[in-house]
Amino acid sequence: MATPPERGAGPSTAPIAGASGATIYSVAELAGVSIATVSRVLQGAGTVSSKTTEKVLAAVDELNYVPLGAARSLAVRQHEAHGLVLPELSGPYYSELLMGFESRAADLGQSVTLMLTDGKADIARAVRQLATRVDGIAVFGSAAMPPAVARALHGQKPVVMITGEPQDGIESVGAENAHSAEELTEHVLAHGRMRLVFVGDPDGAPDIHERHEGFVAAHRARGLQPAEPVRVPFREGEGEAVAERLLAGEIDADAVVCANDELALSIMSRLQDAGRDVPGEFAIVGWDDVMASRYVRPGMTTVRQPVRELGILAADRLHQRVQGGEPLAERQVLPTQVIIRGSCGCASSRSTPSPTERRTR
Amino acid sequence: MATPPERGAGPSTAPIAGASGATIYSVAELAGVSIATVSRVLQGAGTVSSKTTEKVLAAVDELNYVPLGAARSLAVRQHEAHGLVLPELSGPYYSELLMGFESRAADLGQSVTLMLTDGKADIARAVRQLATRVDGIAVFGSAAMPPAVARALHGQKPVVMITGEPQDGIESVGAENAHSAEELTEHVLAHGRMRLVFVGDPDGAPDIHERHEGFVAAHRARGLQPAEPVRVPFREGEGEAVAERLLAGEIDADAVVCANDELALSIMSRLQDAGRDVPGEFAIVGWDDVMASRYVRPGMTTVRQPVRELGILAADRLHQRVQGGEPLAERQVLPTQVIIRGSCGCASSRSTPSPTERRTR
DNA sequence: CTGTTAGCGCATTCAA
DNA sequence: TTGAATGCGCTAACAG
Repeated sequence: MATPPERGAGPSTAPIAGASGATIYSVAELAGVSIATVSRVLQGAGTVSSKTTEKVLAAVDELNYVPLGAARSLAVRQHEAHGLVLPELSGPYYSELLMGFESRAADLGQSVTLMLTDGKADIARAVRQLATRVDGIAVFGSAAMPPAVARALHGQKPVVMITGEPQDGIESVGAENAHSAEELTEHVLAHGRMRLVFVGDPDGAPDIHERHEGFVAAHRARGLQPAEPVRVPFREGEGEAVAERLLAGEIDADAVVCANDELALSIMSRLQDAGRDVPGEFAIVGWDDVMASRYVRPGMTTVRQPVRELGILAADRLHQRVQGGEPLAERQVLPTQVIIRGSCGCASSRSTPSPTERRTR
Repeated sequence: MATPPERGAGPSTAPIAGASGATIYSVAELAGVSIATVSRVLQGAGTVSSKTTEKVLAAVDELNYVPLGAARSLAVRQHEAHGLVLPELSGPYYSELLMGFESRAADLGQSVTLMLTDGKADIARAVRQLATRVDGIAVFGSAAMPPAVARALHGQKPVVMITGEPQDGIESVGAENAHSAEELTEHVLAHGRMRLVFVGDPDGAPDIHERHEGFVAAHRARGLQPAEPVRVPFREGEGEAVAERLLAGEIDADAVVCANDELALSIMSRLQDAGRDVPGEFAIVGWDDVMASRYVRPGMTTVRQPVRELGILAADRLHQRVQGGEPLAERQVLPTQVIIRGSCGCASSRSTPSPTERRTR
C-alpha cells in the first residue's frame, strides 16, 4: 500500500506554513495507488493507465496538492532555477535585461531567483546564499560586483558574467561598446566640434570603460588629444552639477559625450533652462536610447543596445553550462546601433518616429 | 563517526551539475566531526567549541562546500523564498515595486523568485510551478492575472494581491487612486476645461479602474457628465493613435486625462509635432511621474505613487502571512501625491525641479 | 560540547 | 502497468 513508512506522530509533523499539507503520500493513499504512480502521472513519465491517471488527478485536485519543490530538487539533484545578480533596477537597462533573462529561463523550465546588490551590506554573503538555491548564476559585472565574488562562486556553480571580460574560466556576454562609442564620437567630431568631454566613470563598470576607450580611439584616429573624463556616478543629480560646471566655464567644451542617457538628458535640460542652445552651443549625446530620449527636443542622439537579447543570451549560456557545457573562452558580443537625432547637431527631423538608424558592426 | 549511512556506489551518485560535490558528510569527515556539528557551526546554532568551529570552517573552505538549499528546505519545511508575479517590467513602475520587494525580502532572509506573466502561454501553469518553490506569493492584480489564478493559489500558499480589492481571504495592498484621480481631474476642471477625456482601459487593471472612478467622481461633483473613456492598452504606439484622433476632431476634447505617463507623453509629443499648443489647446495629465515627465516641455502634471514602499509593504505582509499571521481584511492603502507642472495649464516654472535622486545606469 | 538517529517529500531503480 | 524500497543532503530532537 501507499502509506508513508512508519510516519511518527511526533510534534514536528506540522505541514509547511500555509501549505495545504497534502503530500505525495496522501494523494497516493486517497487514489489507492503507490506514490510511484502518483509521481509518474505528475511527471508524465512512464506509462500509466488512463483509469489510474484519472484517479490520481482527482485525488490531487481534491487534496489541493502542491508538490514540494525542495523535495523534488533533492531527489533530482537539480534546483531547476537560475540565479541572476544585478546592481539594481532603475532605468530601462536592467529591467530589459531581466525580462529577457526571465523569458528565456522560463522557456527552459527554470525559475529565476533575483538578487539586487545595491543596498546590501554583505554582497558576498548574499551571493553565497543564492548559490545555495540555484544551479547557476548570471552576474552583472560592475564595480558593485567585485570580480572576487564571481571568482569565488566559480568552481561551485556555473557562472556567466554579463558585461566584462571573461576571466579564470568565467565566460562573459555583453553588448558592443568600443566601436559604437568610437563611431558616435567620430560623428560628433565630424560636426566640427573640437572640445569634447566624456561624462561618466570609466571605472564604474566594464562597459563604461569600453565606451570611454572608443571615445579616446576616435580622437586618436584624428590625431587629437582627448580631454580627461568628467568622472561622475550615475545619478540624475550629477547631470545638473556637470551642467553648472559647463555653464560656469569650469569645464571647457562644445560637446559632451555621456555614458548614458540619463546624464545626457539632465545636462541638456539644465543647459536649456539656462537659455543655452543645444546643439548650437553644446552638442550632447548619450547611450541607451531611453524613452525620454525620443520625446525631448532636440531628440537625443544615442546608442541602442539589444539589452533584452543580452538577457536571453545570458540565460541560454547559463543553461548550457548547467547542462554540463564547457565555458566559452571568447566573449559573446551583441551588436549595437547608433541612433542619430538632433542633439548632436544634425538637422532634427520629427523626433518621435523612425529615427535615423544605422547599424554598427 | 561521520560517514554517510551505507551510501551506495551506484550509478546515480554524481553530484549536481557544476557543483563541487561536497556535502555535509564530506565536510564532517574531513573535519573529523559529526554532520550535526557541521550543521551547528554553519547555522550558528547550539554551542560549538571554537577549536572545533575552526576545523569545520577549514574543511568547508577546503572542500569549497556549498550547502544544498533544497535539502535544508526539506528539513526545515520552509523554502525561505517569496514568489512575486508581475506582468512585465517596462517602465519604472514594476521595477520600482520589485526593488522594494526584493530589498525587504532580503532583509527578512528570503530570496525572491520572480515570474513575469507577459508572453507566457500558460500563466496558471507557471504560477502553480512557482507555488512549488516558495512559501508565499505576491501577485500583481491585472487583467493578465485572472483572479481565478490567485484564488486557486489561495488555500495552498499565502497570497498577497498588489493592487486590486481583497477577496475571498486574499488580502491586498495598493496605492491610493480614486481620491488623487478626483483631485487631479478637479484641478483640470478648475482650469476651465470642459471637455475632458479619460485615456486608458479601466478594465485593464484594478488601479486604472479606480482612477477612472475618480475621474467620474470629479465630474459628478460639478454636476458634469463625464465622456466615455477612450479605451486603449498601455503601449506607446497607442498614444500616437489617440493623438491622431484628437487632431482629426474625432475625439472632441480640450483636456486629456491619461491612465499613465507613457500615454500622456506620447500624446503630447504627437500633438506638439503637429503644431498644436499644449496646454493651450489641449491640457494633458498623466500618472506615475516617470523620468521623462520632468524633462519634457511643458512639464507633465501627474501623480506620484510610493511604488517602492508598496513593494516593501507587499513583502512585509507576505512574510507575516508565511509566519502564520492572519490575512488582513482591509486593504492596505498607501498615499499618493499630485504633482502639478505645466501640461495641465498651470504656469510652468523651471521644469527640472530637483529630481528625486535616483540611481540610473 | 558533541554524536546518533530519524525523518523531510519526492524520483527512481528494480521486481513483479 | 504497478508497487516496494532506497536515497537525495540537511536539520533537529535526543542522548551522552
